[in-house]
Amino acid sequence: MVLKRTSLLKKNCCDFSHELPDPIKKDLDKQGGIEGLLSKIPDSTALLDGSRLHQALADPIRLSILYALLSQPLCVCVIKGIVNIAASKLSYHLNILKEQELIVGEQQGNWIIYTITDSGRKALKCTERMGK
Amino acid sequence: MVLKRTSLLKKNCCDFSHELPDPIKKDLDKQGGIEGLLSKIPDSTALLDGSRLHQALADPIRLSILYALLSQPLCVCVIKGIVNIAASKLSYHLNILKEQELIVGEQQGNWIIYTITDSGRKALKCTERMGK
DNA sequence: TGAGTAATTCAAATTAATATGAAATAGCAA
DNA sequence: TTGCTATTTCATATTAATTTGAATTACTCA
Repeated sequence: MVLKRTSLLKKNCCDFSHELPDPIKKDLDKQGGIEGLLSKIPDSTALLDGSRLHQALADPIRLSILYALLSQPLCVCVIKGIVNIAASKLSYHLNILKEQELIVGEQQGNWIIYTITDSGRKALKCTERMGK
Repeated sequence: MVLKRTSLLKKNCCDFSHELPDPIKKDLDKQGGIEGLLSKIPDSTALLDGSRLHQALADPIRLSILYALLSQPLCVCVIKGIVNIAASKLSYHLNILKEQELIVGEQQGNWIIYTITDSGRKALKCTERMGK
């Protein structure tokens, strides 16, 4: 019984020993099999961090905010004039950019001035480089 | 009546003439005002393209697929063994990567072999660069 | 203090992304 | 043809992201 279950598992899940395209199989052996490949993939924390960063950049409104701040620091009311959306909506998007440290906000009297960070600049460069 | 509405609009929406932080106002003038800033922001098509690319990368499963393919081309069944998810779910994610041309798939006999593209490699490099 | 402006927060509604399992397609080999 | 494996597609369910407008906070100035 136990033996049967084991062989079943193999067949269903990860039995690559029998049939695999030949070149794939050879390369895979060179890499140290599945284990070898797995060892080259960043750990789940790094993957999650990376995906969250991309998620923050995955919106045209947020990208345009970053581009605006690339020219100069701006208070919220001017950004609002540029992207032309409701204040609360803008706050939502600013917050997402802030969480990923792509921008920072500093209160100055009645206003909050947002500035793009080095990460933010890097992110925009990458966005452009990737696009080609 | 009409005049009243106009001044109301100004007050609510975009009247930056009276009160703005001084340094912001000066910089803004140098840039050519709101118009000047707007002209430096990519058009909405470019923003949308950029955001879609980031969206495709905004998932740890998809990132790990890309990293696996960075080592070598792989058939779906091996990728499945690596990321350890249901076949239909994997198909869904492969399709998103394919749509953004981060990977390509080629049928070879019974299998479909996925390969990372130059865009895919570039995207991973950017992901790492941004992370620091 | 109170009024006014700037910006954020909150809860609810809407929309989009992801996950799931069953059914379908495509190729291969007997 | 039939059966088998690999992969995708489809409909549906679930979860997550975004939007909306009202209420709130924070600051300034008289």
